[in-house]
Amino acid sequence: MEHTRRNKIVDVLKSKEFGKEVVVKGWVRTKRGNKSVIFISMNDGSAIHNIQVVADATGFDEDLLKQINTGACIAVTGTLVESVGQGQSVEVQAKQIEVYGIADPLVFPLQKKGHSLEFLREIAHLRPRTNTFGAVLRIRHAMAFAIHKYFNDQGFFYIHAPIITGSDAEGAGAMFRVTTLDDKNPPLLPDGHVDYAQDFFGKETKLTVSGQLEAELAAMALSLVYTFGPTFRAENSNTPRHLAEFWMIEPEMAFYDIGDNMDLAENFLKYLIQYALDNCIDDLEFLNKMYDNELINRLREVIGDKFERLTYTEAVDILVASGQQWEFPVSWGTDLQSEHERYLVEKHFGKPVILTGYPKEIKAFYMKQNEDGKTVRAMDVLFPKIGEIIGGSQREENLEALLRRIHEMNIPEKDVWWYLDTRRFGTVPHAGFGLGFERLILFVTGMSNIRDVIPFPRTPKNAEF
RNA sequence: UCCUCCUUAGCUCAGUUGGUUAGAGCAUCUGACUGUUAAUCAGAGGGUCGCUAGUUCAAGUCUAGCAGGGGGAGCCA
Repeated sequence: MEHTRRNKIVDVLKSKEFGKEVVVKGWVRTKRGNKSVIFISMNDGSAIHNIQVVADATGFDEDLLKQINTGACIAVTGTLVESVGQGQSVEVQAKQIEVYGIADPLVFPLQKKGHSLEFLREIAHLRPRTNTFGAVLRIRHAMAFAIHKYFNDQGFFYIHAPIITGSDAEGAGAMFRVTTLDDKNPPLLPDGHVDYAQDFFGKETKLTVSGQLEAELAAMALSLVYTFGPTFRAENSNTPRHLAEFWMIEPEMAFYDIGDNMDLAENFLKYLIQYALDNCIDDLEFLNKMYDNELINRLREVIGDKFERLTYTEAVDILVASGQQWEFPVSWGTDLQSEHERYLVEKHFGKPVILTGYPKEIKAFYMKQNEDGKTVRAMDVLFPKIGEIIGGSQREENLEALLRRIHEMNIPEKDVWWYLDTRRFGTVPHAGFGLGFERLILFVTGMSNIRDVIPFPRTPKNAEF
């Protein structure tokens, strides 16, 4: 019973009850001192800050003190006292120390000195014990919680879209196959292709690339819904902004048009950033100091400004008139490149931008066509440093128009019969968008590589841990 | 996938026009020190220079291939 009692370090650091007995448990960050007095900094993940434990060296067994190295897990029972030293206001005067687990300093890879983020990726199983990943993981948690809170408060319902899908029509990228067939000797059809009728599901199945289509089905009953789950892309993308496995938030709203959709996206993002500032300021200040001196300023600026809204056509005009030399030339009908998006967000407007009215040729089949016959009601939210953080659209609710696009893009009708049914029975104008969770975390933490904002990144050639 | 750069001690990095026994800081170990703040001071140990082949009297250094990683680009969230 004694062993289960514990005071969280985050609470002890705030406490003013000097003289009271406390029990702190956690992992040793540093130990320093001399023959007579030992200082141990320990952290239990409850906060970025460590608690300092002071131990009278003569009062403890020498072998016990030798086991207290960086990385060891210990429990300390002691008295909360006002600190004599400069670096902290409270500390624990140790009466009893128990070592739960040693960390042999000859082989334990983490040191009290800083490590490169690249090195830490190779020891992703231990990197949560660093200040940086502790901060990132706490912020990641806070953002996941805030997402659910926001939508719950707004009357949205959380829908669990399937991870395994038989639908191949989402068009969002290459997919991973899911199969239980014998990889050395799969059943074959007479034409030499694999006979998926004999597979687990009786058909070919993949990991989902998006929960959007399923979210649309739910929105046609519950009006306001969202998904929040893992999605998978088998693209050979090697960039600091892409993962093969990432989490996506996809709200879908019946009775919303593209304007309502933009309003929601802007309000939602600002809420999340404000939530981080209100609830994670210690972690943000650490990241601001160590990685990105502009981080907190940038978060405040994004909240303070109204996002700039303009059409693709207006954006192309601005880019053409800018006189900039582009690596990829700009003209109406081509997709905007990173350099163009960066120019609009970081140079021309100096704040987040929402672009709408893209040419239909460069967007997905389900997007609502405008009356001009050339553009669709798509919207991309572009953020400084990140680029596209949200992609969304008003959906095509008209059955004939949707069928026309499906045929133009050679999507087999039989693959999406269930989706088309929603346009046959009680169709309604509706809209939605997708927010890449890790891109949000990149923006909020100021980290620059997406592999450092997810516990175990999945990228081409890397599925360790 | 394309372009480009990188790979030297446990970590972070130096290493000159190719030339004896490959260096530093931190970490580790030993010792000193009665309040430290990534403690400090003194000493010690620690390296198949990513792998393979080649050029050369001589390769950490030059060349090629391969592997891993970073940055940029494309695909997108």
